[in-house]
Amino acid sequence: MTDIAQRAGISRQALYLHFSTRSRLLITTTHYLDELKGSEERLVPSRTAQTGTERLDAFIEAWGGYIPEIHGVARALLAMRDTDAAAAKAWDERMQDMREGCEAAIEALNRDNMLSSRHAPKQATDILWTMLSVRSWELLTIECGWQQDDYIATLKSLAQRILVADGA
Amino acid sequence: MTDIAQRAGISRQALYLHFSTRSRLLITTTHYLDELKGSEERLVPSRTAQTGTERLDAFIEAWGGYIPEIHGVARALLAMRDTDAAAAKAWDERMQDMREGCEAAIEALNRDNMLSSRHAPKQATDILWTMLSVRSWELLTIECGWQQDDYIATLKSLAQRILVADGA
DNA sequence: CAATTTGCTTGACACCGTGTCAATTGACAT
DNA sequence: ATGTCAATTGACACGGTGTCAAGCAAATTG
Repeated sequence: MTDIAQRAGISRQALYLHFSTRSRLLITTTHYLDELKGSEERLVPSRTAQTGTERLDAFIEAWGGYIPEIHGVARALLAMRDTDAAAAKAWDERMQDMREGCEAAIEALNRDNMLSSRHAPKQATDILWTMLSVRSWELLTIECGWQQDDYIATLKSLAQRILVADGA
Repeated sequence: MTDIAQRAGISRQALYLHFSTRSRLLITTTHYLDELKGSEERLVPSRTAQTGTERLDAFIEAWGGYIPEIHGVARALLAMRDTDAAAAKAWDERMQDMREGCEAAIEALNRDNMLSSRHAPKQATDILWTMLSVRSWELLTIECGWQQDDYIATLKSLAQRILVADGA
């Protein structure tokens, strides 16, 4: 909090005047980022996609491209998840929102009869949700050194191969 | 540290007599667990596997089965990773060890000409390593409620489909 | 047996980060 | 001229990590 206040050019106490706790600050920043970076607009291509596979691709493109934008604050929020109930709630809600995107993509695949018979929709959603987790993004880009483009392209390819029926 | 000392039935200061810092305690505990739970023996089936695909399966079985055993201390270590350099180093070394297992499995696949042509060995290793990360295990079992058996079986199946050449 | 070492105890303290509180100031609005 | 608002300084409580000193009891050693 001291560092943030200093960077903002105000006193630490003034920061507490605006945000009652550290988690409140992070949560509010997350929501502000959503607005600023247009998290909703990003999902439009996904929602308007014709086929299930297009929808899956568009969703991965949208979410995968959004992760680096929010990664800083996501990291901070994630770090408090274990100790701060409010931070945990905020993060889990976000992840639930993301999951709904996964669910919708899987549902679209299923409607097109393109969902791999190997996975029930719930399991397919779980897999996609985990593949697209911030943690996995961190491992692949930061630890393994993948470029963002590679990340998006490879995850699209993996998702198609895992989730889309191969007979088609 | 207070809680741990209390559970151990000694004073907090006695705990510091044995472990100079919190991270030392966690790191030492990790190594002790390795010995206790036989992390080395678990890898024998993987190392003695005949074919690449057998080796891949055996490795997933071994590591995937080991995660729940170490998850408690892994979680604690992971939580300090951001702030404690020693904890970060210890964790990263462990992950490097695990990666070597992934690498060996991919290498075995490659020797058998069974590695999917879609991925270079390095990329295949990155993918397997990320799939088998503790974070992904947490998401699938704790958040999504998968049973450990399902986790192992599904990850084996996913790894085969992603990494093994499908022509064969 | 006496002296020393060993393992632990209690109790105090420093440092850091979060969060709170009180008193003060300076600008702006009515 | 008064009151409100946003911010300031400075102090403090609390919890967690890590340190230090003094003491004590049991085991080890000469």
